[in-house]
Amino acid sequence: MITNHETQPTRGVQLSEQVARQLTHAIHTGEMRPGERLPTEAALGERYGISRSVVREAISMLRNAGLVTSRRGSGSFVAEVPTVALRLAIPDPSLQSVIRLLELRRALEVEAARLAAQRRTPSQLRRIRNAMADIDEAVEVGADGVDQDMAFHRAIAEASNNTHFTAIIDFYNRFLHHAITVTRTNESLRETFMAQVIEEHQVIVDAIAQGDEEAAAQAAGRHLEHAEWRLRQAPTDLLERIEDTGADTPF
Amino acid sequence: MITNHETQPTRGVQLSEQVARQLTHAIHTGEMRPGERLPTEAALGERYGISRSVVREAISMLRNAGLVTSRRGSGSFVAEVPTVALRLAIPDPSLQSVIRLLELRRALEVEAARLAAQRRTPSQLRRIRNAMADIDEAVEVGADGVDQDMAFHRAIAEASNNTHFTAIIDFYNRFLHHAITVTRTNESLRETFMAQVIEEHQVIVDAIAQGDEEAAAQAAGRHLEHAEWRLRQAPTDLLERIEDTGADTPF
DNA sequence: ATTTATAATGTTGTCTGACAAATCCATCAG
DNA sequence: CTGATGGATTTGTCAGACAACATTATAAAT
Repeated sequence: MITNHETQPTRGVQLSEQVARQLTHAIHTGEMRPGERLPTEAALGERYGISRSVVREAISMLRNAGLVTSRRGSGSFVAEVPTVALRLAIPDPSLQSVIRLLELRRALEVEAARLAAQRRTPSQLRRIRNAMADIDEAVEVGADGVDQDMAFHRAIAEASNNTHFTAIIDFYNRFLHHAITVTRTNESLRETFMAQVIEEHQVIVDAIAQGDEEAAAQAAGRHLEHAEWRLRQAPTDLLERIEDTGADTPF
Repeated sequence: MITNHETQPTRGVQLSEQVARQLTHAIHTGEMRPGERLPTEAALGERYGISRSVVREAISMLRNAGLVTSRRGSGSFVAEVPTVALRLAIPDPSLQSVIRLLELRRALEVEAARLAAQRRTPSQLRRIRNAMADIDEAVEVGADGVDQDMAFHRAIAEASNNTHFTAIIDFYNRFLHHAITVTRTNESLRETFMAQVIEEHQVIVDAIAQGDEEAAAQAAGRHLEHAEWRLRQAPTDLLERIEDTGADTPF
């Protein structure tokens, strides 16, 4: 019983998808503003001449896409910061694949360092230095310092004042965590490696502190090059399946 | 009537989400392999002691996350290339925001050009040159050549042989399309701009052809710098809302 | 026996109706 | 004016049915 009282979704594909498209369009064009409540499921069903199930499926899609949030008893609302989903293949844990990730990371972090040198605020610089100190501390205690290392690089990304960098770096770092841990649990090489890492970090921070864009970019580039080299020294059989943290789902 | 015959989702949050979590976990750990068919909705409902509606919502989430695909009459199948969804804020169309995108693009394309120079295959180089020729052709006909321009940059990204670059560049290019179009519809500046662009492209391609990594990276960097400059010359009031192509939804 | 139609079965998509759980709102008591 | 209370609203879940499509088994025909 598809009567299409108001608008007629192009026939053919899934009804829920067609409705989801229309609602998405309304949100993207600003026809429905962030925070605004959308019509009730019953009302939407009435408007499009479809059942509530289909409406729910459509809204479910929007929810999964981060466009709306639903509260039981209250309604569904356009998200404050509408998002779109970038679907990316899950990197497999092979050495080859991790190196591809490092290449991406190099691209991002070189530029992030450059921008950070250009426009870091004093407080951002302070946070970078604190993160660097945290690494030293962790290493002295005997920890691997991987988390601190990532926090350090994240602080630089933040100082770029460009959210795109932080978003993507955050995303991929989840998959690099394991690989980096492996290189640092290699007992024989660990001490020399960490000394190198700390020294390379220092060069980057100095350049950022002095506002020397080119030096910062080059230092970051060298750091990532060396990171790849260090990774290749690690016994590859340690690079096994990426552990499932359960936190990498979009829910 | 929640009996949880096999596994008991931790009670509290949405049922569908809990089920989605479990299924996601099964897929990520490889317990269910790509291409494999998952149990029918009825069977899943039976297993978890929930109704079919909830199962459908859960599967809808997985579908939206790109983890499974469903075929009516056949079943739902684990996707061949499991993905995770990176949810990103939709860039607004302000000049400031577009420039942030260009910064990201510079990071990616500089490195992509470097890698392309390092390992492009002959056929990839051919495709890059064809794309460059397409731009010339479009310009001669009087078109803006934006699509061809993007195809050109995409060809370079492909030649990097690193899928991460192509995926991210593809994603963001949707939002840059409009901005670039604007700079090229500026009648007074168009001819000189296009001449510049074509010349800059030529330098990049030459470097890639000769396998000169450093030159390719520098040429790409300069190209993007100049792109930002050209954008700033365009009347900012033309930068209005990003047109909704309908193709930027994750459906 | 092999191939081609046909029927039977299984599965997802949609419809309908109902109730539970959470929220919102108006009314009323103090 | 404040706070409690009850009813109305709205999403979440359940249940059962049919439609649309796919797959498989069966029968027919050459």
